[in-house]
Amino acid sequence: MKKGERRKRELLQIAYRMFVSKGYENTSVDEIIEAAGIAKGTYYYYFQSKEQMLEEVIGMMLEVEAEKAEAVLRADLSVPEKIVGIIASIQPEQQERTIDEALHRPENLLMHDKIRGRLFDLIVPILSRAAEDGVREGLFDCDHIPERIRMILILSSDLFDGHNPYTPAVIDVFIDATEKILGARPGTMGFIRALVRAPQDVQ
Amino acid sequence: MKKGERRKRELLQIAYRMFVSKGYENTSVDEIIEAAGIAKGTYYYYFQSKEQMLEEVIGMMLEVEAEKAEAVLRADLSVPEKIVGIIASIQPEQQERTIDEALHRPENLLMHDKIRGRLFDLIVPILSRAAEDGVREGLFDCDHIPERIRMILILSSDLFDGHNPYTPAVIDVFIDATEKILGARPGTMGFIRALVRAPQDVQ
DNA sequence: TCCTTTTCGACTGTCGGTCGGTTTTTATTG
DNA sequence: CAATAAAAACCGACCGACAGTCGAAAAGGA
Repeated sequence: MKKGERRKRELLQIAYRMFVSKGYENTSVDEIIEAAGIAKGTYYYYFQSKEQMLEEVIGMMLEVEAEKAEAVLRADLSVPEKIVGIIASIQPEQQERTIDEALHRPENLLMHDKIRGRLFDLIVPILSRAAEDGVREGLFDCDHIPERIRMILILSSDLFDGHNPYTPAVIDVFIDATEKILGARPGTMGFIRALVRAPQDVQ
Repeated sequence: MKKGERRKRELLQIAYRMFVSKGYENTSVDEIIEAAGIAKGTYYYYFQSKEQMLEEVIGMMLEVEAEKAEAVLRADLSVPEKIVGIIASIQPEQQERTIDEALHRPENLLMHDKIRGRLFDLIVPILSRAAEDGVREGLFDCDHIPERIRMILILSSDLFDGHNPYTPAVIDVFIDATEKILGARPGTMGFIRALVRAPQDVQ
């Protein structure tokens, strides 16, 4: 019962690295089992299919980020600081920049989409709790917070996902839209600029 | 020189029907050539790859919708009517409902994504021109219209794309967000409700 | 006739997934 | 502490489906 768990984790780790570096579609099961030094049968003893393995790899990735985001929520910070922190916590680390890059390659659409969906389900409740604090403090003024948070995330993931460059106008309009969606005073969400600019600068 | 063009169109038509009914990923080149009664080599005489064929099929689909949308723009209608008309014109026809259905199946992510991108590039300028009329009439009050229109389209395509059911709250918030993004008075965009409800009712 | 366009279909390589059987571990007894 | 039965882990040859290739053969026009 112990050995199986370890092996499975090992396989997930190997696959994770390969999916990130070469892309999900471009990584064959044969390559995974060769890297792991196991036979085809063993692979399918642990995973029902390649796609089901992808789900588990994604789950593993998101576990870490969820933990970080919740830690930020619990910390003693202002509402804007929390929002910045939560969003930053789900951004790929410096050394994991390749993940992000890989995800935007067309051959990884499926993986990208799955991660996106699960990341949203994970992060919407957390960000919503921060936003609710914002409403209590009078920073924001709106109802249906989770729905609004989700919309903001949809917009940002589409606008700032790297594969189409965004103009300053897009950033301005996005900040304006964010403030209005949440019922905040103009300028309140200006801190978004720092979040959105950062990845672009590296390039 | 004539025969080739005709054959190519015929193949695109056949593929279009099959992609729509069975999905792009689930339609094999072998099935297409069997339906067309041609050999493998002939297929690859006309198309460099299956994916390149998909591009052409999509192009064919969008030509029709672009024409309809521009006709609405030229028509003598009020700004809200034009917006409704343009959006309606890119919505799948009654008898083509299966397209929409097919597009949302996970196996058609690639096709869905490609259509989405190209549809946006096509429809954003057209809708923007309608919105500019709206600004001139005092109905809307904002700058950077194309960017704002694009954001609204991003939101609607994500929220109302069928695979996740939307609550009344989502519709309310979307309408509210739309009005605020365009700087319209509350209630101005209430007509969206009809557009968004319709597909759901049929089901 | 000669040249171009169009058509053919056998073939290739890769891939995800299956299957029957073998080895290793673990739990259970005498 | 063996002996053994049952369960867990592992193996790799094999399969069918698939996108794409290629050299050669018709068809058509000048």
